[in-house]
Amino acid sequence: MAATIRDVARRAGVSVSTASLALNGKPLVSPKTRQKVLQAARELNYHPNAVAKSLADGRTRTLALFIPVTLEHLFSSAGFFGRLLQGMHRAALERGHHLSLHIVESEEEAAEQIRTLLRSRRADGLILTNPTVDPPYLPALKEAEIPVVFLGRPLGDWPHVNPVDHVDNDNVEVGRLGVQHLAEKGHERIALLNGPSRFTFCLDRLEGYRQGLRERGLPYDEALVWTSDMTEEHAYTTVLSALEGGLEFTALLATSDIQAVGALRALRELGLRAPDDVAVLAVNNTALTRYYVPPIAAIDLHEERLGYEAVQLLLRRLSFPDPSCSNDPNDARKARTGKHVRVPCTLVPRASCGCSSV
Amino acid sequence: MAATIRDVARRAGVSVSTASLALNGKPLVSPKTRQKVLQAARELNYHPNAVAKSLADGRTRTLALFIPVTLEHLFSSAGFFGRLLQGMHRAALERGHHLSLHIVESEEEAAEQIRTLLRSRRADGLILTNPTVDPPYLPALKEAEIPVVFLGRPLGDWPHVNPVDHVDNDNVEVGRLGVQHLAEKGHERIALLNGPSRFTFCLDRLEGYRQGLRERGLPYDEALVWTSDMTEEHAYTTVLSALEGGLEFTALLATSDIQAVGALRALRELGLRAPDDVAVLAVNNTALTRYYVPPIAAIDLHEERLGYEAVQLLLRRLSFPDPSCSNDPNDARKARTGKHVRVPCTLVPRASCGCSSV
DNA sequence: GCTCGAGATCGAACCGGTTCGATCAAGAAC
DNA sequence: GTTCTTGATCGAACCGGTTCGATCTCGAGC
Repeated sequence: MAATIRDVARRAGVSVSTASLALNGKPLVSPKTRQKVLQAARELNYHPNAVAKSLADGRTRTLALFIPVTLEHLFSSAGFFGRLLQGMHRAALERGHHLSLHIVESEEEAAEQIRTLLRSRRADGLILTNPTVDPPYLPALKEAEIPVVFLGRPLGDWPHVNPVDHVDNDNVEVGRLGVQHLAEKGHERIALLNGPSRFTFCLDRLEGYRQGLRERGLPYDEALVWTSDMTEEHAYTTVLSALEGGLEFTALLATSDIQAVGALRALRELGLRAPDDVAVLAVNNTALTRYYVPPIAAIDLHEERLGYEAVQLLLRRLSFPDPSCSNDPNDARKARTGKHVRVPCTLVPRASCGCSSV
Repeated sequence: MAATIRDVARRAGVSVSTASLALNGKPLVSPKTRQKVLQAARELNYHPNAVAKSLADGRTRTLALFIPVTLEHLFSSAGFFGRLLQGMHRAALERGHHLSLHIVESEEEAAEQIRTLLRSRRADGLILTNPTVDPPYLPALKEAEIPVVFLGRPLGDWPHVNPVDHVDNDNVEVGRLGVQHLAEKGHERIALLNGPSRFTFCLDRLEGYRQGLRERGLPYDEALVWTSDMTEEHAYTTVLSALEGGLEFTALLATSDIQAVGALRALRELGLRAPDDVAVLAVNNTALTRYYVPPIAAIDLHEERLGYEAVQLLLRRLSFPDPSCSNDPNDARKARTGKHVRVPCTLVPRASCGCSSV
């Protein structure tokens, strides 16, 4: 069996409490005693039991990550998901924390799992991806008063969960950047293939799209804004039917890699080629955009960074526990306003927008 | 604060031990008492603390999953990774277990993390992906004597870790199936673009490839077997240089989606088209193969099932603890021979092999 | 030489469950 | 009526840490 702290104490000839203090680097032990204890620990190959530690100090050092499968694009977008997790894991590891993974079919299932997770107190904090308006897990969060970080901007005021921290890209900037790039290449009729408006990133990108047009002095034409699910098939049919009337346009900004692929299929079927007839720019720089024929220009969202920042934010919140109990008005104010981290985006030009032959 | 079992006991007017028995459905309590306890628990909104439970019974109900980032293809293969996790999570959830995720840069880092994880006793079992020959984490596993399941066939006898359970596809069959399909369409000169031989699935697929040829009475030509890293770039250069000599062949089996894409780029550059000049078949049915132009026929490995079975296997092993301590020779034998689950594969025909226009 | 205080050490309680051996009550057997 | 058995219940110990308040030691100050 593995050595316990009592074994170490016995061997070092000190009490258990002294051994604990020494092992944790607390200042109250004499150097001599500390050495004895550390030596004994080494000899016994002692390593503290994480579960016992958690029970004693009430911290599991575990962060729970919830991902709804319904976010198809997260899963189908090649590599996106993996890079996200990679960043999260790195941040957690740096601070001695662990990631527990929860993949749910729906937000209802998320609510269910969050509830049982919190009741059994298996996590110190939660990371939730792409919340919709008033998601069903809100009461569970409220009940447990556990720190939460959202990946993506939550919509509305969320009076129950307080404060609301979140990490995302500046999606207005994503839309703006896309339009700017295409406009710079001389395009004046730029279509937007957007996703469902229940996703705040879609709302924001639309806003950025309009802003970009405005800055360029280009008119906003509603007929050029199409909405499809974040699947290849639906993007394909959406673009096909949008173009039935014979619209005039020379550039297309798609809000995901997968939708860009669907759009390209539709264009191809109508005899239109990228970039010659239509310049195409996607959001999400993945294997799909990189290896497509032609390679699809894409806005990189830096998923690894996104995940990293989300965990960092959560850990920071965990270091300032009980914000509502704080008496310092300064602390309270800080705590009350949710923190927000913005991760920059980068445009990767490729053949599909006429930028490069690569 | 949340109610504890002592609160429940007090309210129900019974002892803590009786409350525990009642709550866990143990047979020794009278129906009357059980009702009282359950009622009290309901009224207090009692939910047992998972950490305390773990400390008491020594089971964390956590399974740790290790994924080396170096398995580029897992990450770049669109969706593969997500589906794998999905299956694992489903199996774990069904049995009240949790998944903790560990993404490592190398097997050395894996060894390091496994060691600290096991020392702090944070997991009951491990899932390791694609072990190489004699990986550096072997001593750590041996030291802890913790149940392990491998995703992919481990190479060699692994005298230290006993028994070795693993889950994988029948990769010999994968190779065989690929060749058979292409041969059925009349191809006689079938090239194989394989991955590095440190991966056992590559060894097995090569074996299957040879077997398939043999069954069809086709000669094995070493010049038609190429090896590249599992990246698009390396696959591309490998195929380019392989074809410098002007080889004769009409079909190509690639051992990953990403390599198929690289191969197609090389072929295109040499003026060869799929499927007209060369029929192409890939392993890994992902967004990349599905949405490529032309769509790439692919062998689906059923990742979701792979993940599901891996967790199931691990949980089964956890139900028969201490196999080496068992005195029943029958048990011992069962325990000593590692269990092995094979997940079937399915061929999805698409345009690239000349099967379908979709 | 005695007092005082700071620093080191210790014992015990605690975190929230499970489990084992002892006790107790009730019904069966004689 | 006494003894034996069986099932229900209980108290206490345990899992392996942390932490708090009490005690002990020793040197400084008077």
